[in-house]
Amino acid sequence: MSEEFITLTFPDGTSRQFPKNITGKEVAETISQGLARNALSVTINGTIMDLDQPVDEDGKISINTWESEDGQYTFWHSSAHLMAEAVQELYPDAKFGIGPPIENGFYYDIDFGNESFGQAQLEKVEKKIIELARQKSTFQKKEVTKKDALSHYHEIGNEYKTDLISGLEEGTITFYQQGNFTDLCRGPHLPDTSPIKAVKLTKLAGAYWRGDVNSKQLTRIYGISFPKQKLLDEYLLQVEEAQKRDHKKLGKELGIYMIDSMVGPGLPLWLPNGTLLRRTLEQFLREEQKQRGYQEVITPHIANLNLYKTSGHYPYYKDSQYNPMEVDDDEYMLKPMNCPHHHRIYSNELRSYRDLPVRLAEFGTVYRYEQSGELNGLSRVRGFTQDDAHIYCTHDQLKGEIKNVIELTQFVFSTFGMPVDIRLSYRDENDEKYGGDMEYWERAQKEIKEVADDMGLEYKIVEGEASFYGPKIDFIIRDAIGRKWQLGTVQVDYVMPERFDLTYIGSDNDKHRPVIIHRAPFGSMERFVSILIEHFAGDFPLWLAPVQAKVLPISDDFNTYAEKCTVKLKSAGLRAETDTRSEKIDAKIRDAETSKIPYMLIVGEREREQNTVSVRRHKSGDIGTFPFAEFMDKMTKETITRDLPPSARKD
RNA sequence: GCCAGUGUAGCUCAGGGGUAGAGCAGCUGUUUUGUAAACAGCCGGUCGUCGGUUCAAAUCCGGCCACUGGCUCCA
Repeated sequence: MSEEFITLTFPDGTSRQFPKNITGKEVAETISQGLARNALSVTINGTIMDLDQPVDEDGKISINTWESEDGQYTFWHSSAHLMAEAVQELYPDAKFGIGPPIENGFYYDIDFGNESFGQAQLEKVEKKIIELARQKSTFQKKEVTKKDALSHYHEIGNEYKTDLISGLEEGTITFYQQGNFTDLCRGPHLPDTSPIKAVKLTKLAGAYWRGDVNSKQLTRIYGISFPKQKLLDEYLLQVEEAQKRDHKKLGKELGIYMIDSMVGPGLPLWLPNGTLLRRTLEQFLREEQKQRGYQEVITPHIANLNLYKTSGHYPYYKDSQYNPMEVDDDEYMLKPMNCPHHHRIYSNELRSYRDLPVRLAEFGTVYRYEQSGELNGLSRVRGFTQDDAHIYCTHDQLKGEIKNVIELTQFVFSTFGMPVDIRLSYRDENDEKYGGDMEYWERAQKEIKEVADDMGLEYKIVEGEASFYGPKIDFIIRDAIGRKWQLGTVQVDYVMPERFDLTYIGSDNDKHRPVIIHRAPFGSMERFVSILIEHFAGDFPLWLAPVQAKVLPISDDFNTYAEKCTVKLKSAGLRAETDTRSEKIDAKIRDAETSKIPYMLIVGEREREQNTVSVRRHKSGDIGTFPFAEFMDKMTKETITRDLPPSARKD
């Protein structure tokens, strides 16, 4: 390496030499004026930096524009500062907490003291932001000592910043200033405020300082900003589109479920259509599990508190369980999980190594006390049904069983056309909440990883995400509009066998401890159905649609033929209805379309004469006339093969 | 639980100190229809709930309940 020159490698793989301490801006200028104009920041060896920061080492460089993630990050980071400046102008007494960029925009946590801050105030701040952005204030970096930084914030009485600075290491601390606003900040920032052309403050929320319930609650203002008004409009449109898929809206329209205040918040009632959908899903999984050697069991909804004391759940999760009730001289509790019941079933007989693995499955309904503010349609409820199963096996069988479970889970999600990301959740070594022997943990974590490697899976390891009794494999699925959901988990458990004194007789005629795998591909039926609704936007695959076909007679004269078709469809196991209302065919079609019925079978003179049906597919329109028997076969086949609807197919 | 917002007919929503309106849905009748809304009439609400202010409250104020978006939490 030369004293005066450094070598920088661009994203396309080309390398060039530059004078040492050249800035990102200058590098951009050597490529094109346009790039230099659009540059927001620069990423050197993975670290995002200001454009005017000198580069003094060899490495990978990318010039960040709005098109790159790092560029957006910089853009939103600066937008957060700009919003803070606007707030400061309007509320000089406001104290600022933290204000980072996030996945879609940015937020800032602000203490407004006793002043109330609501929707009306947001608009004023929005206007102010644009006004300030137009002043084209530069973001200037300042370096100060920790001592000076602390005394600055002591002086203006901002306990949040002093709290933050106290946590920083000794040495230089950086501040950024734009206009009249100075903020403790690591950076980087835009050169100036002018690229920020469109801003929308989207949400107001209470947020505890440092996420601690015992700390003061600050007002969090969420926003998003763009370099063009058009991009903001597009974003807002996209948000609107996502809202159209909202399972709470579609769940109501399609008659899937209801929440009734007299029954209680978070306790969904499954309506006929929803029940059909759920039972179909359950049947699907039940059949798969039967093939894979699971045995189904049923356990009651309450149990003696001692059961959960034995399992260790009770003290850990006391706050999220319903209070125990007194029954005779004992205490009973609504069951918050199924596992202890299954463990007792395992213990019911003496198990030989020849019996293992024992795989006990149950669609088990559990009750958990979720905080009221957390309840959300079907996706977060207080009573829900897990597609639970527990596999009791020997240590030697563990890896094979994990593999089977992963295969089952992958099969399930591929059926719905949902891509899956895999995450291995390990314990955090410094946390004491985890139960059991360290040695077991190490072993389980190692074995999970080995299986994942053997199967050639791509995965991410996350520490501190394990459950209290063992490491997990989490499946994170992506739905049709790219949102991520954590669904099924697979957990290895060396703790419960000890607590419940589970044993089997080995080939050596001695007692041994089995290992348990907990798993639930859907997670909960409620949550999974909510995700399915949003994934398909209510346009379900034929096999899941509550009503698969509606027979629409052109006029009353053809009601008899229509009814005959419906009866035949039903006897073939298909779900069909006839629309005999005295309406025009257009109206019948429209109603069927808005109810998202996959097939509309239109029958009139021609069809009756030739024993055919004229078929219209939801969202696709007329697909032609078929002999009735042939079309019935087509529907049956599509149901059995679980085809995705045309709207969800990738090809 | 906390912060912000919302609550008017089955649904979507307008109105707003003098006691309530539309469209759709539903019902009845007419219409008998060929690929996304036939026509007419009728029915339908203690304006979430309880309390306060007022001659008068759905409207203003407060408590509560529910819902929405966040925060915290999530076996």
